[in-house]
Order: sequence, then structure tokens, then C-alpha cells
Amino acid sequence: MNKKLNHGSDSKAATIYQVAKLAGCAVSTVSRVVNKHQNVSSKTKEKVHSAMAQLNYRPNTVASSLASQRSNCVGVLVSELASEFFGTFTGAVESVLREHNKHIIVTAGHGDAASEKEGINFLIDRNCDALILHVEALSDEYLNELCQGDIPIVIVNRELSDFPNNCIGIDNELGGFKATSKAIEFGHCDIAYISGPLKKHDAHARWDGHRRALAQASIAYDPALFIEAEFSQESGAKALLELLAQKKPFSCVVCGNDEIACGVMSAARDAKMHLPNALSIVGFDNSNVASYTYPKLSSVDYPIAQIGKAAGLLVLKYVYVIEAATVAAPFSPTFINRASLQRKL
Amino acid sequence: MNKKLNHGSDSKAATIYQVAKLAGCAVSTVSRVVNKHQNVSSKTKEKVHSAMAQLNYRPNTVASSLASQRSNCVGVLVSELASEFFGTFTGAVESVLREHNKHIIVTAGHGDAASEKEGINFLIDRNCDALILHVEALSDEYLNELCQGDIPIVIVNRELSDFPNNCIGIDNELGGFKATSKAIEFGHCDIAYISGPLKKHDAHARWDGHRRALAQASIAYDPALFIEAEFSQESGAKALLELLAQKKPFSCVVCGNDEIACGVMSAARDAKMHLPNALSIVGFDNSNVASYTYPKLSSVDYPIAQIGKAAGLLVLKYVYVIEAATVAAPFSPTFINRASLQRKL
DNA sequence: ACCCTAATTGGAAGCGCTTCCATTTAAGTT
DNA sequence: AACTTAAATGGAAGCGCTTCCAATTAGGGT
Repeated sequence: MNKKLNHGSDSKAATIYQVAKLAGCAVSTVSRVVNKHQNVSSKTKEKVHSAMAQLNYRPNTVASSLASQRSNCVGVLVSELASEFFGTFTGAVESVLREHNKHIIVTAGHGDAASEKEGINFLIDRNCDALILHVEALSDEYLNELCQGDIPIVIVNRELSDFPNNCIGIDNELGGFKATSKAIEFGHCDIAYISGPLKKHDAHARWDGHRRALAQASIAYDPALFIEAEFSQESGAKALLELLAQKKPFSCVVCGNDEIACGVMSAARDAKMHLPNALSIVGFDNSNVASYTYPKLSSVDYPIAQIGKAAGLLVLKYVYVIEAATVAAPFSPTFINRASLQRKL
Repeated sequence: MNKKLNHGSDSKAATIYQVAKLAGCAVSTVSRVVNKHQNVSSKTKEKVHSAMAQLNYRPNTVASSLASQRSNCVGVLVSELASEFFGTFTGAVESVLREHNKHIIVTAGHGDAASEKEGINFLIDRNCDALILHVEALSDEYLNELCQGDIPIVIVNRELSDFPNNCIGIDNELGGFKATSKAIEFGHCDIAYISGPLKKHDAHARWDGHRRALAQASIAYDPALFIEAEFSQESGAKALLELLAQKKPFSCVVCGNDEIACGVMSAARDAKMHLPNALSIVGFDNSNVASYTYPKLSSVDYPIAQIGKAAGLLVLKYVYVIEAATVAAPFSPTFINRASLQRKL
């Protein structure tokens, strides 16, 4: 491997000075041309362009950042890098920003407060112009404080009542409500609920929605049919076994997310239950796996790509003051029915 | 102190000048402490540390990059951001580098040559100190040229004969060989193969391995049992239907990756085939979904997280000259048998 | 022509840090 | 104590760009 660090001493990239010299003008003029400022005559503009082309000039972004006090990069914090869900999100943010030559620095919060805080500090240290955060464990107080700080913040999948304009995501409570309502509509009365960790705000809100749906249908909430699990397949499988062990009847399991639902499905099959007749299963997120499973998983759609795009646009508009596009309307959760939720006979 | 410089103490972040002033030493000394250079007495080191703590000093990375001609960031190009596979990879690279305060800029190549080239140029323009590339479509010639350039390159999942030390990944041909060999070992003779796009080097190599396994077992390669598909579930499903339509018998389908395998599984079930008895299915990558499916998917393990880690370590060692850890030994594909591959009766 | 204003352009001071080089200080050596 | 050498520190020149401000030029009236 080539160990050389500097980009060559003789093949060094052209600087703005060389461009200015060749174009016969001042560096400030070149800078104006590069940054598309007005008040440059078309004649000089042309000279500068030709000089840039001739020298194959590429502006040094680091120097530019230092001088302008703007790093042109946006920090993104997600729970896990290694997931399709956050990958989709990150990809959406990246492609929106990259169109305007901004880039992202991504890091993971791993769903616990200490790690999330550390991740945020890391991003702040990298001089990000703005932060897009998918935090799960940090307190509202901490986030409120952050929103009042110097650096613009976009919060994803979380609602801060004091900073509604900084937040973007779906209404998780409503999503949870819709999931359980649909199960009820399909004739289910004994509905188990396997939640993600309740310390995570989205998990908690979905569960709230579940109970509201039960209440609205005048079905008593039975704590025995509730299990707090992790957002993982293993945890979902384990939870189902616990539920089954109780010998309490239930005809449907509503899950905190699709991963849990996959685990449930897998465990149900291992227990020789016939799906979906013996047990209906509902997920949340409508991830790709929802269509891999058998039976295909009914789930609440979480439009994560659109939300990522919206977050990127928000930053472009309010931080970089690029009137790129109008920021999307608020998103609403929709229930996607597939085969795993079956009408109760 | 020079009064012209705006190193006053307002609400802005503390600079190295303020630290130096408070510690009663020169900025160069502070810089040495921050960068852990030797030749600083422990006494001054302590004074500087306490000054930094007092001012809550955070080095300005942009200024540091400009002065040192090093951006402390590594460019990473993957095919798609929105995938668990690349998410895992990216996450592994990030966590290794972040420990040494290097960060990554990620972008996507989308599996076609033009887009990959554009992504690489984007990363180069961002002054990356090194590039870690998972390219699929670019030619060997282009990559060879890149490896000879000024910027250090690590190539993932691809073998360049001229630059073996820049490359890291498993032997895809061997993986393909193992997959089909296992199927043969399990008694299958009529083995269909659904490949990813052959213009992608890994897809091609896996297919090569498949044919070698057939040849070694003296099974004639039947082009009718081969389909070139995309690396996606939909494409896999479609491919199975095409195979079935031929009315040529086959008892096993070996797939270019797990996504294709999931599509095949799904389509087979829709066609009322009983899995795994009526049809054995083998995947490649051993991704998480392999254990979501029913029956659980047999697959060739692709240790993508370890490879990401190794790529990060390679950069740390040779580019940043941090003797962090020894770079891992070459990786070898291993076959993971689950339920989807069944012994032929 | 002449003056007034607006459009262009140039000059130079930073942005906050690294690093070379010179200087001072400490530590051995005889 | 005088001398040599190494360790520790300070000073200052950039890194390549942005941007304020001053200077110049061009364009319109009259």
C-alpha cells in the first residue's frame, strides 16, 4: 500500500493563487466565481473558468471550511449502523445533501443514553453545521437543551413539545393504535403485545397506542399479555415462549417492530403452530423483511426513507439556506395488511 | 499576544491561544500536548491539561486538517447505504477508526461504473486520507490506476493481482464452490444456479466456483439451469418462476446471495412447493435474514464485519501509522448449514 | 465635460492549527 | 566548574480559502 500522505509534492493540486495568477485577477475574484457570488463581470468570470479548467483546479474544502467557519458537513446519529432501517435513513439523508455538496458524518448511539451523548459530542467536535439525531434513550431535557444551543438540531422519530419544528417523524402512538385497532377490526379480542424497551420513546408510544385501541374497543388491558422485550428477533422469540407458557389464550400478537415479529413467527413455527390461522402476527416498520417472511408480515409502515429525505431538506433549507425544495408535509403511519394478520373465525 | 487576532474570550469555543495563555506556555507546546508528542515535561503537560479542562477546550479539527494537510477522514464507498450488509461493513469500519479519532465519509456506488467513479471523485475531493472501496462494476484497469495514485486505497471483496496488499475479502470463487459442493454432497445432481449480475465481480466469481464444483463432481453444466438475476428478492422470485416454467427438473437452487434466496423461497411457497423437501435452497452472505426465513437458510458465511474491521485496521496501520493491532489473517468462506438444504432421498 | 452612484475588482487580515527552526533549559561527563 | 549533548520550549511562517473594506472603473444623468 502506498503510504504517502501528502498528495505529492510536485503533482500538488492547484491553489486559488495559481488560478488567480493565470486568470490575471485577484484571489478574491476567483473565490467569488467559485462561490457564484454576483458582481463579477461575465468577462472575468470566463477567464477564471478557463484558468480553473486549465489547472484542473479543485477548491480545498478544508481551507474553505476554516475560513468560512462552516464545515459543510452534517452529523447524523442513528441507533445502529448495521441495519437496513437506519441504512435506508442514512442513505436518504446523504443523497439529498450530497446534491448540494454537503456531506454527512454518521455515528451510532446504540440505544443507550451514555453512548448517544458520546456520539453527539463526537459530532459536535467534528464541527458539524447541523445535527440530525435519531436518539432513543436521551431525556427530553437533554434534547431541549441541545436545541437551544448554537448548533441546529433535527430530531427524528421523537416529538419535543417545546421544539415542534425541529422534530420530524411519524406519530408512533397513532401507529400503535392503528396496529391494534386493525387486529380488533379483524375480530381479535385476546391480543398480546410484545414491546421494545420502554425506555425508548418510540417503543413506549407504540405501546400507548396499543392500549388506547384496546380501551376504545372496551377490551380490558391484561398485563399478562404484555411483554417488554428488545427490538430483536431473539428477544421476540423468547417473548412468545413466555406468553405461551402462561397458557392464557391469545389469537394475535402485536409487536413493537418487525424484528420482534420475525422472532415470534419463527418461534411459533418451532412450536408447531399453524400460521396465520393459529396465530395472527402484526409488526411495525414495514421493513423489507416483512415481505421475506411466510406468511408475509402485516405491519405499520414507517416511511423512513422519506423521513430521511425530509430531514436533509430541512437542514438544507434552514441551515444552508438553500431553497432546494419544500419540506414535506408531516408523515402519518399507515397499516399495511399482508397475510400474517388473519380474520378471526 | 497579537491583538489583531480574534482570540478573545467570548461565548465562542476556546482556541489553542487561550489555552496557551492560561497555561502560561506557547501554542506550539499546547499542540504537542494535544497531539501526544514526546518532549513535553510532565509538569507543563499537566498545566496544559488543566487549562484545557478549565476552558473546555476542543481542538478545531478543520484548522488542524488544514495545517497538517491531513483530513483525518477516510472515504468509504459501498454499493448501497440502505442494506444490512453494507451497514454492518460501514459500522465496523467506523468503530475501528473512531477509536483513533478518525472518521469516515460514506457514499454509495449503486453498482454501476459511472456512479462508482463519481463517488470516488467525490471522496477524493473531500480530501480523504485514504479510500476504502467496495466497487463492483469498475474495471481492474481503473482500480489499478487508482492504486498507483497519491491516495492510499483499500479494495474490499475484490482481488487485484497487481496489488494484493491493497485487497481484502474472501475468495468468492471458493465460496461458490463450497456452496455447490455441499449441495452435491447432500445428493443433489440437478442444481439450478441463480446468479447476481455477472458484470459484478463477486457475482461472477461465485458462479465460477459453482461450475468448478459441478465439474469436479463430473456433473455437466446445464445452461438451462442458470439464470442471471439481480441481487434482490424480486429478481430471485422471478428467476425461480422462469426455471419452473421450463419443466426441467432440479432439486436444489444455489443463489448468488441471500436476498435472491429469500425471493426463491417466497416464490416456491407461492407455487405450493413444500420446503425444504421439494426444493433445497442455498444462499450466500449468511446475512441476518438467513435465520428469519422458514426453513432457515443455509448459506455461505461472508464475514463482512470482520472484513470491515480489517480494512479499518489496515488504514490505521499504513496510513496513520498507528500500530493499533495486527491486521487479521485472510478470510475464508465457510458454509453454514441450516434447514433449507436437505439431503436428497 | 463633470459629478454621483453603482458595479467590479484588489488587498490583506484573518480562520485555528501544525511544524520547522532557533533558543533556552536541564542533565550528564570529565 | 566548564563543557557537551539532549530535552523542552517559544516564535513565527504558513496551510488555502473567505470576506471586509477600500480602491478603481463604468454608467448615467445633467
